[in-house]
Amino acid sequence: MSAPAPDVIPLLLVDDHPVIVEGIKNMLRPEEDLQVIIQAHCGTQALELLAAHPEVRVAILDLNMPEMSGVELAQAIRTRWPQVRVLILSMFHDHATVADVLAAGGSGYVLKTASRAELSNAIRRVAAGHTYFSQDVADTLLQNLQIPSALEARQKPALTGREQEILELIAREYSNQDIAESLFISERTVETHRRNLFTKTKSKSVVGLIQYALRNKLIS
Amino acid sequence: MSAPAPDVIPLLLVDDHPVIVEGIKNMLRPEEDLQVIIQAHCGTQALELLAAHPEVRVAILDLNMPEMSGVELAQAIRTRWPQVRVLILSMFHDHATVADVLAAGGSGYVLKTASRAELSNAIRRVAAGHTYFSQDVADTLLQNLQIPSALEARQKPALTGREQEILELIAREYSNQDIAESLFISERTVETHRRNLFTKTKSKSVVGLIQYALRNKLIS
DNA sequence: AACGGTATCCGTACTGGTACGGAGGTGAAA
DNA sequence: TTTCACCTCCGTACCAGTACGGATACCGTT
Repeated sequence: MSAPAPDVIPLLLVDDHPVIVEGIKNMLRPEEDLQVIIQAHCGTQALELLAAHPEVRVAILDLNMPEMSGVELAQAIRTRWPQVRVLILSMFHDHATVADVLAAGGSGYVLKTASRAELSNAIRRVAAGHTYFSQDVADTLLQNLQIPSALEARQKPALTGREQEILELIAREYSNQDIAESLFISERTVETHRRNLFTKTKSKSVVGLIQYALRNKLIS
Repeated sequence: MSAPAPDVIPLLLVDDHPVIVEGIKNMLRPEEDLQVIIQAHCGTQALELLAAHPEVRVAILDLNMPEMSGVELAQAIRTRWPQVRVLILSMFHDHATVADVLAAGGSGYVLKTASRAELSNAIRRVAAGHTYFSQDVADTLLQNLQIPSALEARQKPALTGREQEILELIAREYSNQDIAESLFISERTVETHRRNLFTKTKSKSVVGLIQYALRNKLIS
């Protein structure tokens, strides 16, 4: 087998529907720099073939497959061949799934309604180390990112300045004594602030306090 | 003043550069359903005018303004007029800023390089309660979302199953005793697991432990 | 002038977590 | 089989944090 030209992106295509595999191959045929060099109909087969063809740059995966889901497959690929970029090709896009794909190390998520231009653009971006998400996909994701932050902005029970200072130091694992010394106040005062923090954040212990603080981005 | 037709979206436009204000107005003139009914050159003025014109549906804000930043203004608007959607129009898009905009309750983020079609599309989407982010903006944001998750998958020092269980209960503010009872084990055992967790996460107290857990998405 | 909020301080009593240093049993891998 | 990782358990001692119930002082608003 001859080595692929350097400017060609070798692709792995995984989908359990032969029709779709053929469809995508046909779609990509005019794009000379994108070559599907292996295709598989399930995760196991994909992993086997990948072992024999590590030169693959981008793996295009269907999400809904029997036996092994696209997410699991993505995870497996990213673990064993970190240089292979994963592009998910799917029919639907709910928030949880897209988040899973991201967590599994996927670099892109394209809907099956995508045009030839969008698909090839996505492949090239992903191959170049960037990310690509179809407009709709990015939207659902960002929408779910935004709602909670918009809500929590409203109900913030406003810690006082001093309380925030104390909170920050607690978060840095300072003991009450440390805090007292740092701020030149008595340990009692620190304890009082601490108690007030618990009350205001309705938490029973530092545990809840830290969670509250992280959620509200009062600390990092 | 006559009430605007029901299918018209009344806009507020805020930018400290008159040239840009005019430019955008011109750009939107052909779009009959999008009408800039107020314009302001700073945040204070914007808030004053908004008080007199609460019918505004979408506020288009520049990000870099003297005296009050676009983010602060967005926050102020979302707090006082929650029904007004905020669309940020900006020259640049770094991750931190976009995240700030989201946190401030912004519904969209469009670059000033956007075409008439993109801008008006963005406004309509935002007015309809959706979100809109220019492709590039969404990309930077998502890229910063993805990288850490891909990295942390590698170096996870692997807490044992039991340790994870314990960790979850600690995070729920269970005391050692509570945990012992829940898992039908001795309090001593819980203490040991706890110690091992501290060691493994290199934290001195629950504080660090919880932060570790949240960061690594072991809990939430 | 009276009030509410914030920040500061104190003592006492108790409990829960922490440090330390042990030990035995299991199951899977070498 | 031996080794190792994991889960399990124990005691002792100590200290940090917690609950409670006070107190004073400053500041801005009413």
